[in-house]
Amino acid sequence: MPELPEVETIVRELNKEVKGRKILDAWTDWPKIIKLPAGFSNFKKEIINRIIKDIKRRGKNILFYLSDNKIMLIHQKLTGHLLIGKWQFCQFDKQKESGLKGNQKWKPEDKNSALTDPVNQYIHVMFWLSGGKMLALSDVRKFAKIMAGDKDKILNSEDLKNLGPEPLNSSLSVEILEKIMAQKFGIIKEVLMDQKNIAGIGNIYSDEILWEARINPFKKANKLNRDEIKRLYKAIKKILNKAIKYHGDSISDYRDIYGKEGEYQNIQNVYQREGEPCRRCGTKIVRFKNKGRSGHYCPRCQK
DNA sequence: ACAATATCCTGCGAGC
DNA sequence: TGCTCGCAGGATATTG
Repeated sequence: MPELPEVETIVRELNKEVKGRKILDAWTDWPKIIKLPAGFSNFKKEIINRIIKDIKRRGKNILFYLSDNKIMLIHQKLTGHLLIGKWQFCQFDKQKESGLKGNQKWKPEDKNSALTDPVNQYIHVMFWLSGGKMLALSDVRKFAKIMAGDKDKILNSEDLKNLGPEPLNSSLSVEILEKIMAQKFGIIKEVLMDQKNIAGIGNIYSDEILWEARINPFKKANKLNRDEIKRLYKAIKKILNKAIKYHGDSISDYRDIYGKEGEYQNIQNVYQREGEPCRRCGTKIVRFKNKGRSGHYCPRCQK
């Protein structure tokens, strides 16, 4: 489940691998992933024969800036993986090649290939690029989302327009954070994860940030005092920057575009550490449920 | 205005 | 062995 640090890692790698390349062709076996424009052939018209000028991140969204003022947006949601590789046929061709019928799905031998191999049974969208490269979207649960269109249209779409400030640049200051929190009645854990408030933070990093800031996840956002806001602000910057340094968190199924794991799972303080000792005070980490989401915290340091 | 719930999907592991 | 069930959780749509 990529959050800001994972998406940032992917975007940096994409800038090395696909910037300057032309999109030659695209393929899908699950057109529902494409939200805009309607119809895969229309989608292809927006991107084919256009050059990838730049790749940027906004929250958890990946933005491919294309020639002719077009943008392709990809959101990987829970299980989406962008994988880079050499030109290959898609798994549909593999299926034909091996003589399998429609209901017999071709599967690669390696069980891990959904996370690492640009040709596997979970690839639902593929892009053939100039220079013999291929970019594939693997997505077990088919939640990923892709949109393409005129730059202004995409930048003004609900998906981007409603996002809160980017936490790692100057668009988030202590004052802005204080303002955001002052008008939120929900618990801080939820408020942090709501993309309308701050962009890019999900379940893993909200847990980690609150532990770092020594704030109880159930505390109401508007009840945070000035000192807590400051700690929260520092923790957001520190944890997200550190996680980028560690190339993301692969406790679950996150991989980069080469299929490689991040390292942050090795230094996590609370997420999925239920029952293990808090690294600050030794108290057992507690797992809780809120609105069907799990969270983790230290009941002693996060009062 | 807000909160709780359902929806999209599939794999995995627990329990019977 | 094989089934059902709950869980995973990002974001949006819908109902209360």
